[in-house]
Amino acid sequence: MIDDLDRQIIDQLRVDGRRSFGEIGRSIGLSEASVRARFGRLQRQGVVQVVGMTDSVKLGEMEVHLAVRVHHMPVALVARELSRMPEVRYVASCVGPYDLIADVRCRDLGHLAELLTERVRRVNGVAHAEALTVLEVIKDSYLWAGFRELPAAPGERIIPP
Amino acid sequence: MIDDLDRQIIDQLRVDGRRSFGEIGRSIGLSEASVRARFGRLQRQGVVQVVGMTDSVKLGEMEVHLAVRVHHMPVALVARELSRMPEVRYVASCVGPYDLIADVRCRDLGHLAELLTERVRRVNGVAHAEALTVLEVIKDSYLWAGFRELPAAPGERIIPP
DNA sequence: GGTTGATTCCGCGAATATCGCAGCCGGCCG
DNA sequence: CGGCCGGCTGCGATATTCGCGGAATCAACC
Repeated sequence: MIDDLDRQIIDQLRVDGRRSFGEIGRSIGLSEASVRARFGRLQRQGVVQVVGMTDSVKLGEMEVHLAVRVHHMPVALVARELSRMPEVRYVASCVGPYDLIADVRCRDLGHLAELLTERVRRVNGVAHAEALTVLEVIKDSYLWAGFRELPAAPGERIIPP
Repeated sequence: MIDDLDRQIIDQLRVDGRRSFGEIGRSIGLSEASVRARFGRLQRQGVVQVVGMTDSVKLGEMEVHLAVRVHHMPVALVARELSRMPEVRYVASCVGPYDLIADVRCRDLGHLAELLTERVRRVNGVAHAEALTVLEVIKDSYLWAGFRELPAAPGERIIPP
């Protein structure tokens, strides 16, 4: 289904999603057309997707990770409810000290407060929600092979003080 | 530092990271060269990054979220240490009941066990690491935080019940 | 007013990349 | 054997990227 060539293509796209198919093909011994065809197939299957990822802190947004405990209610239902909220970027059911994980992005503290107290904590079944507010993103890489040095790149200030 | 044009460029790249600069420029009234220059700047600043993202379930991997408490050691140092590990996909310092968050992807349970016991929990300063193993990803949206009203949500993957 | 420097934008030609298609090849099966 | 299928390649037409120089804008300053 997914062979080693596919994996090599994905590896390269993880490092740089805009790398040309020709260049990828040259480096793994495949023609541009083949790489293109394989990428198309992988994309159609939902295995890989090339997207722009942003650093929320540098954009002045708040990134908050929620760990949720669910009582007296199916976890899947609560998950579905949380998924409906546009600020919620990621929801997963888990095994561990919490039942659900949700990643959230908000404009500011007021927005976050409204979301948590007015909406998340009022969802039926949410017994407890632990919030971890992100101060700084040290690494955000989807590499599995792991080249690509740290994205830190301090030096250019983004958000005016 | 980041103006509305930048945001519009990022918006489009979030949906499709391979969209051509010319097409983006045409849709927001900017030349290809300007879009290219802006994207280059945003990328250098670490605001945005175009990468290939994979579906861990479809690849048969494990996804685990770690919440870490740090004692007797600067959080930044521990974060740097964790960032070095290729399995660690995401690291952020936090305010809340834990000091660090790390997202991890492993091939299988054995790989995860080795990572946690042999490497993560032996990092100097790691006092406690809570692990949440993902059972099912209910939502994983790469789209620009949805609270900025965007039409619909292409590029969003919501696993149906 | 004029000058300088910094920034941002555009247009342009050359080099590349993408796209669709026709054709080739090896495996597979009746 | 002969036909078929999936995957690969080569190729020409079109589109995109890239690096440049130059124009417009703005602010600071003499």
